[in-house]
Amino acid sequence: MEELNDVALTKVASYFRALSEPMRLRILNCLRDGEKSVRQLTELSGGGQANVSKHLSLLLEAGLVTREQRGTMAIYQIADACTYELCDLVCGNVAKILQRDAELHQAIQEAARRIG
Amino acid sequence: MEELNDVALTKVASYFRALSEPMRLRILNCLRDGEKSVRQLTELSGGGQANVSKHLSLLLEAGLVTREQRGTMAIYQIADACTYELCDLVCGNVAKILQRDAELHQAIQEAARRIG
DNA sequence: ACACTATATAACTATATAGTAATATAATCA
DNA sequence: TGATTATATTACTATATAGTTATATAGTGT
Repeated sequence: MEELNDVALTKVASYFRALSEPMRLRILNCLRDGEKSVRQLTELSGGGQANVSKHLSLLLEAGLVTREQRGTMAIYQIADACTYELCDLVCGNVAKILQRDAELHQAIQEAARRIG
Repeated sequence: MEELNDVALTKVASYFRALSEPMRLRILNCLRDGEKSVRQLTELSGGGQANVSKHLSLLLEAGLVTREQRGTMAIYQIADACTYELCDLVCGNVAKILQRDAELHQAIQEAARRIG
């Protein structure tokens, strides 16, 4: 993020965008313990086959997963374990944000109690 | 990302979505060296005032920046330096992906050369 | 060739949102 | 009060995309 030409910026934004859908995060999470077929991912994620397939295409395009054809099956796996590092970091940040919100909420309620 | 109820998943996805627009990344990058007013951010980012203001609202809502009213001005700053850690991690991943693509591209060209 | 299975794609609807122009809100100062 | 400045918001257009249904593609085994 030091030299910020538009192309690099767009790439980074696309990477984040790939991670910005609950269903895709669910799919990625299903891949934590190893490669899976589309069928397996469809069952595990609880989504429709076409939808899961589309999300996988997007993840593949973004470079987050790899694809291997094995017979009639398409086997997907995480391209880089580092992706989970990222997700976990964000989980930490989200936890912080939720805590900040909770504290704010509490402070507001406290203030309201003193006034009312 | 261990226990994945829908609410947490949606929060994490929202966090990533906040980082998924080039203009917002540009704004965040402008805040690297300290707090800035909307006007400053508008000038630095090269965007329109209304658009920058909307992006800042979204970043504020997502908990990525904080806002402080100072006279007529609104001063924004990064909520958590950890955000840049995230961006830098992604930059690293994007670099890897671009390299993989480049290698693939090269391999394809090499193969094409042998055939043709 | 035919049936079967697995995956991808096309067509569609509904929704979200980026950008813009115009306007509203609010603080400051003459 | 009125003018000025700074920011937020509204209304709008254009675009992207999530999800669904139906269909196409492709490999496997009979």
